[in-house]
Amino acid sequence: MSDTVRVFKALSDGTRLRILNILLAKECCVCEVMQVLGISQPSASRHLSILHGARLLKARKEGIWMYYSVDPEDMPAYAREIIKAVRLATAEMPEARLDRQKLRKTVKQNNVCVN
Amino acid sequence: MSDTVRVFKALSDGTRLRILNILLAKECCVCEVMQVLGISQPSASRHLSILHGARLLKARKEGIWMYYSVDPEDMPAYAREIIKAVRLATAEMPEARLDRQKLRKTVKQNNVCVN
DNA sequence: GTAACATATCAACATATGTTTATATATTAC
DNA sequence: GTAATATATAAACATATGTTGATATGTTAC
Repeated sequence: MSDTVRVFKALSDGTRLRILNILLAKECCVCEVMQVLGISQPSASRHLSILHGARLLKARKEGIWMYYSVDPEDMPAYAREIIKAVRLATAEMPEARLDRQKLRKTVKQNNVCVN
Repeated sequence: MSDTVRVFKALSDGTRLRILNILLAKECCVCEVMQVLGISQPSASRHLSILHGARLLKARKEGIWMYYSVDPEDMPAYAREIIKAVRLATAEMPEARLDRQKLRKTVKQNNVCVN
């Protein structure tokens, strides 16, 4: 499968667009993603790994936490255009808006992710 | 399914990226698409209908022929960014390059598509 | 009317994808 | 060492998607 097809496949899922939406706001660990989106841990982990496999995400380990983030600078030109498109598209999506709101309320208390 | 997901799904297939690539060069009828790409008629028709369903293509009937084309002006802003991305990505793809070459050689003789 | 060409659609099949549940691995605190 | 938390992976299942071959519809020329 070509890199380009892999990127489009990675984005052709509503859950993954929601994930990219919050990661465009800030770097998150898996437990933040699952809590903000209200999905199971294996589901969050799997979707993140698909986005990472398409090289749309950077991954960074810190202690127990795996942090994922979006870094357009580190992408080919066509992928940067696609990220622009995702920003424009998710800006209008009601569900994505709510996710961003919920993300602002999610914090770590005593080093444990809670809402 | 959201419009955005539908658009990314439409693009997450190698054959459909090749189709978009030649349609970005010029408006084509179904028989031109199938001949340039070397795919079956049902396959060309189906892929074109998926791209059209995602509103990435305009369709126009002229006699027996259905002509399909890309019109970025007639798309939401995020879709225009995606079209830019497709242009950048297919510019580098060897297969897409060959398709564009073959497209230039494909003409209608006596109103019949031939190579 | 028939013949030839263009297109769309359907049925059948194989493959791919997403979800759920359970399990394995890794890190930290004790 | 044990316990608690975070993450990844695998198995099982249902759904979605792409391909192929056959068929139906539509247009044009005769």
